[in-house]
Amino acid sequence: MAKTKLKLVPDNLAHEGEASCKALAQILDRIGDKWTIMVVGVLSHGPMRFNALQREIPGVSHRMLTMTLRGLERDGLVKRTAFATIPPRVDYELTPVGQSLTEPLRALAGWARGKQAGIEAARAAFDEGQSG
Amino acid sequence: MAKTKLKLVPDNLAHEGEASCKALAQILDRIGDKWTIMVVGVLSHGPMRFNALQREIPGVSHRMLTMTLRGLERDGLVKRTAFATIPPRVDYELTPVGQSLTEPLRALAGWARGKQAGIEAARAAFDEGQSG
DNA sequence: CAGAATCCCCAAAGATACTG
DNA sequence: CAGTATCTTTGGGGATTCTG
Repeated sequence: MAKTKLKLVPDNLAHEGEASCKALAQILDRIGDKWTIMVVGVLSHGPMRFNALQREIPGVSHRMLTMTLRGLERDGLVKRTAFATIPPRVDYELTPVGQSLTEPLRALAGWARGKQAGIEAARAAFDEGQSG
Repeated sequence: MAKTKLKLVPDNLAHEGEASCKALAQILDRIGDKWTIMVVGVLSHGPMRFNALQREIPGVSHRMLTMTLRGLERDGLVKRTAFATIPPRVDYELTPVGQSLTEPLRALAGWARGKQAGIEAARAAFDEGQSG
């Protein structure tokens, strides 16, 4: 910020340091698995019980939901609240940090929506060129 | 957009439609793998040859780099240019669409950098509570 | 109802070797 | 130098069972 000179190239990852690249890789490692963003997406609606979550996320196994929630809880993105009732009841909700993640995620989702038609077209064209 | 009423809740994934969630899941499927963001990150510096890419990305195998580049090329995020020389030379570069992806990615990287200390602390605290 | 433990399978990805 | 094919290994993740 010492220079007042305008940048000549568009903002891109090149201007992020090594650390940002590492950080990005790590967060993608965390949320890039099969179920995490689904859980975050559903929990962004509000707190929810384990079984309700499982119903909301088609195809997730009991085991994988447990593991996904553990991972998110471990990183402080999700808060787990157990009620010592019978039968047991456990609520999961996003922490403020977890909530804050939804913002960059929305940016990414917006990009995806904007570009997906073009991407699908490119894909079709590419596949066409391969087989035809 | 028919209402002029201010929204009462923070922007989060809950307000994205089903389509956005799907789109987000798909883009994460594409970039959430082990090597894709590394390639995008390196290519955001400018065009680069295959071998140079491999040197820039520690640990990537010949095979995986090829497959990653194919996937990106297929989706129109990367442009491949082959020169019919001997020995052969192939340049890879981000397309405008590929470049545009770096913007939401930077947002995510920024989030990651901002939160990573807290996340690591949460993780340590969680692990402490488990074993100790 | 929620979670832990066990078993098992298959797809992702590394290593290697061959080709243009 | 770049790309493809084959073989092998690994671990992510599903199904199931048991417990509090």
